[in-house]
Amino acid sequence: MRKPCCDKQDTNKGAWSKQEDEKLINYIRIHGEGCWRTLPQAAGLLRCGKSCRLRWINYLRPDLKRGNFTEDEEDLIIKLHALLGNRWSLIAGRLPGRTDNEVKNYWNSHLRRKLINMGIDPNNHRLITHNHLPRPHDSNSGASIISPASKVPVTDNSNIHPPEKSRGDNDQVSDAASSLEDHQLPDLNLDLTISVSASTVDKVKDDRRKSQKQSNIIEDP
DNA sequence: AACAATGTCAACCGCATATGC
DNA sequence: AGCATATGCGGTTGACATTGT
Repeated sequence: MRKPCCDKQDTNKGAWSKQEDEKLINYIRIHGEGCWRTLPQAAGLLRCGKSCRLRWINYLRPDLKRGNFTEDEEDLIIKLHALLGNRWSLIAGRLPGRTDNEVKNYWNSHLRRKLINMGIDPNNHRLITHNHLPRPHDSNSGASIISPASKVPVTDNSNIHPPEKSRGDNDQVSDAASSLEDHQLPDLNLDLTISVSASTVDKVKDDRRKSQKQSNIIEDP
């Protein structure tokens, strides 16, 4: 049995106080990132290492770009999601100053709905067929039509891929990407070269290759 | 003004993967 | 090679804010 990442009895939970933030910032300023397990004690924080890491990465890092997402960023997230699926850290890696948590939250609260309103299934970026469209008076139509990404997508081929939860495999990626390959959307410009640098596109392609390779290894050991 | 419904986002949890021994 | 531990990731939760009735 795995040991818990920290002694839960002695750790604070919930929102961070200003003092805690300052302690964490000061410690990392002096000692740098890393060694999250020992950091809380060294920094005098009653938090677990994971919590410190999350706080730093998602909120305290000096290079974070806070505030609203620009249209370009929105566009890029949608395109990258079509390519990569729910791999938020990879997507965030292409958006300077944005974190995976931020991108994920923004996707779930804004972009998913935006795509649904455009008649696009946010899970696979296909056009929602007529019988899948939300009913006008259905109050939580979004949730009822589109299942969360981790669950079985409500698509015609949903029974082909079992709702297997395994990291490193490529269900989301291959599903979303393959669906795009044979089902181009007229209003979803997937030419990443327009708003994304060539190196970024190369990196995305490279990641996809790696993912493909990895899933092949898993499927065919 | 009061309450309910809904939206947003920071933080937590559990698992997978990476790394070191 | 196999185990133990640390780190990273994605899904989910819950508190707070906002909007509607």
